[in-house]
Formats: sequence, structure tokens, C-alpha cells
Amino acid sequence: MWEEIVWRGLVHVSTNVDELKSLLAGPPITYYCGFDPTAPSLHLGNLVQLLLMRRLQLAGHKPLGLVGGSTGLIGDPRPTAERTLNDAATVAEWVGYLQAQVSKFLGFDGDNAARLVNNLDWTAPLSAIDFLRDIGKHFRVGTMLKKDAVSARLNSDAGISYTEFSYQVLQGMDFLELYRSYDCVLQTGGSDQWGNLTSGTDLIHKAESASAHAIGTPLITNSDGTKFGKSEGNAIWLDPAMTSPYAFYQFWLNTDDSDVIERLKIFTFLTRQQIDELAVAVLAEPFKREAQKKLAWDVTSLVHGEAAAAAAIAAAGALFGQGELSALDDATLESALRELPNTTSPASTPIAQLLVDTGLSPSLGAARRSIAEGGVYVNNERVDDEAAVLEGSVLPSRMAVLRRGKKTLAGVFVE
RNA sequence: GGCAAGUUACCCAAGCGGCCAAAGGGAUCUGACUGUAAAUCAGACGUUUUCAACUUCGGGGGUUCGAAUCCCUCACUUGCCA
Repeated sequence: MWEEIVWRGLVHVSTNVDELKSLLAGPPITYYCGFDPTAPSLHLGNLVQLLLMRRLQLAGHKPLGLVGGSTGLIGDPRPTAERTLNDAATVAEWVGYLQAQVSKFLGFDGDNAARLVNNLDWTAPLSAIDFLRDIGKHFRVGTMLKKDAVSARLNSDAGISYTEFSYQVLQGMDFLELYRSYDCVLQTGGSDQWGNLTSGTDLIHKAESASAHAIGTPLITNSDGTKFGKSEGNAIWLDPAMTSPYAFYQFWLNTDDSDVIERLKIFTFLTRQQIDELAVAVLAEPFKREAQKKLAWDVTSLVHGEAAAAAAIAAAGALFGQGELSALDDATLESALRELPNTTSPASTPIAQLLVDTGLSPSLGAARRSIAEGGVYVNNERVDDEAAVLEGSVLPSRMAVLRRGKKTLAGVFVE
């Protein structure tokens, strides 16, 4: 198991390797990974953790899915600036959403059934005095200051509040609590969380004289230096209401050649041999994009189900490039447009306004600019008049496909 | 609590009374080239009813014909002192 996750590139840092190796190869252990409700949905960065949890469970180990009802109220220190606090009711609502998402990736049956926990359950009843006496005493300020997340902020001009500074103590306390209640001996998380992970292992060591382990996964980066998990500046969410399965599929399909093999290792359950074969295919026939297609299919069907993945492919096939939109039957076209951002408008609406209504452009000015740049198409016909109206270019089915640039699409239903 | 410096558009950052809708870089978007790729080149990048008007330079108030630029005040950040 250890070799497996190392090969997949899932281990960036960890506690003692030899001990971890034998722990993972031995009888089932209990492990946990936490997710903070700082948004109504998890995103692709969290998916790495979810899939690692799933891999470990498939290997027989027992997962604890923690959603941070209390840590979400505090917020872990980001390298740039202090977070804005969300109110308790909002965070509580998000906890519910995240629990549902986490559940989808874990099995709740059998000997190693997963369990969901919420750190608010043991944090809320704790008094400030008990916290300082029982937990705080184990923490040295010197050590706390040295954590990357803290020192980065201390050295920035944003500084850090006592609230966020305390985050590592809360997360350490979670690990201790889970160690005590569930005999949990391993925590996984992103390598940017390393300081928070070790804060837990250190605390268990001090409070219980026992050793616990942590694995930090690497930060996923694109080979061209841009941020992974963003499309047009927007995060890719796991909630289909926030990122449609179509957009999700497209995101993976557009993966760079130089990144696609690494992505297959991390985000799919393909075997080593299957991935090696795809690596050869990328080198030999890059233009076929077999690896990208397999990646997009596997991840989309894993997250959204095969039906949604198939619908995403059908929509892309219907809309992309082939030109003959009128050759499509109405039902196919309509379901494809429903997958996209869409709007219903009269035929007299200016194209520029439709770009704004569908979210393809942020403002009318930007929409006109796009048209002037020759980047706007209706039903694959370039629009060259900024004042153009939808009238005349509507398909007989009273629908129109709006496109900005090569691949940003939206649907228009004519009323 | 005292003193000092700072808060500029998505991010970094120049500007220090009119020539400022605000230099430069990054990010982003569009076009060309392509494989719904990368690299490269070109253009765009506050809003709008775009030869012009309107709203922006932490918040509020003031001086001035005129303020991102000067003054007062509040908030926040950083550093030094206590």
C-alpha cells in the first residue's frame, strides 16, 4: 500500500517512513482527514484527500471523515491574508453539505465502515480554562511560531490574529480526541497543512506518550505554473449546482499533456499498467488525447455518476466544432444546452446582452469588446456587429448556441 | 498606552495638487497558429447610452476653480518603545 501511494505521487512529507509502511501493511488501522466548511462545497483540492481516503479504505483501513464544525468557525491561516469569519448558522449549514459530499467517497458497510465526526462535538463543551490547562500547556509558543503557515504571515504585512494563530492547537486537539475515542493513529492532509498535522502527532506524543502518524500530500500544480483547479479564475467545485458536470468534464479534458499522467495517478483508480499504456499513447499520438479523455471520464463519473458523465460527453459532442448544429435533433440539443449556463430571452435581445445574461461576459462593455475582437459566435457563426441582435440566427428549434472564444459556451432559449 | 510608517484596480506595485480611469509586472480574456494542448506573436483588460459621461485610489469630513495626491478624523496593518 505504501509503495502504491508513493508511486501515485501522493506522499510529499510524512512521519517515520518505516513505521508507516508496516502500519499500512499490517492489520486495519483507523485514520482521519478533516475538511473545513469555509464554502458550501468541497473543491478539487479536497478531492485529492477524498480519493486518498478511499484508497486507504479499499486497502482495508477504517476512515473517519471529519468535517470541521468548530475549525470552520476559526479558519486556518492562509499565506496571504486574514480570513473573514462566517457566521455560525452558515457554517453549520455548510457542515451538512460537506458531510454529504464526503460520504459519497467512502463506504459505510462492512468491518471497516467509515464514520463521520464533527469536531464541534468535543470543542463546544470545552471551557476556555480547560482548554488552556489541558491542551494549551502542551504547546510551546516557539514551536507554534515556527510553523510555516504562521511565520509566513508574521513576515507578511498582513500579520496574523490570535484567532488564526490558535488554529493549529484546535487541529492538534482533534487528532488527540480521535486517538482517544477511536484509536485513530494516522491523519492525512495537504502538505500545506503539515504544521497542523504534526501539531496533532506532537500532542498525542506529549499527552498520551504514544506515537501517531501523518501523511502530507503534495500541492498539485500545473506544469505551466498556473494554479491547479481553477478554470477562468473560478474554482472547480464538486457540487454540480456550482460547477456543472459539463464544465467539470471539460476541465479535465483540457489537462495539459505534461500534467495528464500525474493526474491519472492521483485522481483515478486505474492500475499502473493502464496508466503506463496511456503515457505511451500521449507520447506517440498526443493529438488523440486518449489520456485526457480517460481522465475526464473516470473523474467525472466518479464524482457525478456515469449518467452525468455520459451527458457531459454528449453535450460536448453536440456543441463542439462540428458546425452542423442544425443537423442535431432538438432533444439532444436542448439537453446539451441545459448542461450549460443558459437564459431565456426574446429574439430581439442584443447579443451583447445575452453574453452578460449567461455569464459569458462580466459586463456589457466586456461583451462588446469580445465581439469587436472577433471572439463571439452564435451557432458557430462569428458575430461581427457589436449591436447585433439574436433575430435571424436562431435555429428552427428556437434555440441558439452562444460561444465566446473557443470553448466558453452558453445556451439561449428564445421565448 | 506612546512614536513612526503604511492602506492604490483580481494580485504585486508606481504616482505625491491639474497632462490620472491612474505607469510597470503578473494573472485573466480574445485573435493568429494548433490537438477543445503547450510555446510564441498581436490586441484587450473600471462602468455606461464609448468622438462623451459616470463611479473609483481604506471609511467619513474639509481646503481648493480643481485632490489618489494637502488638512482633520475614524478603522485596520506593520515596526520600534512601554
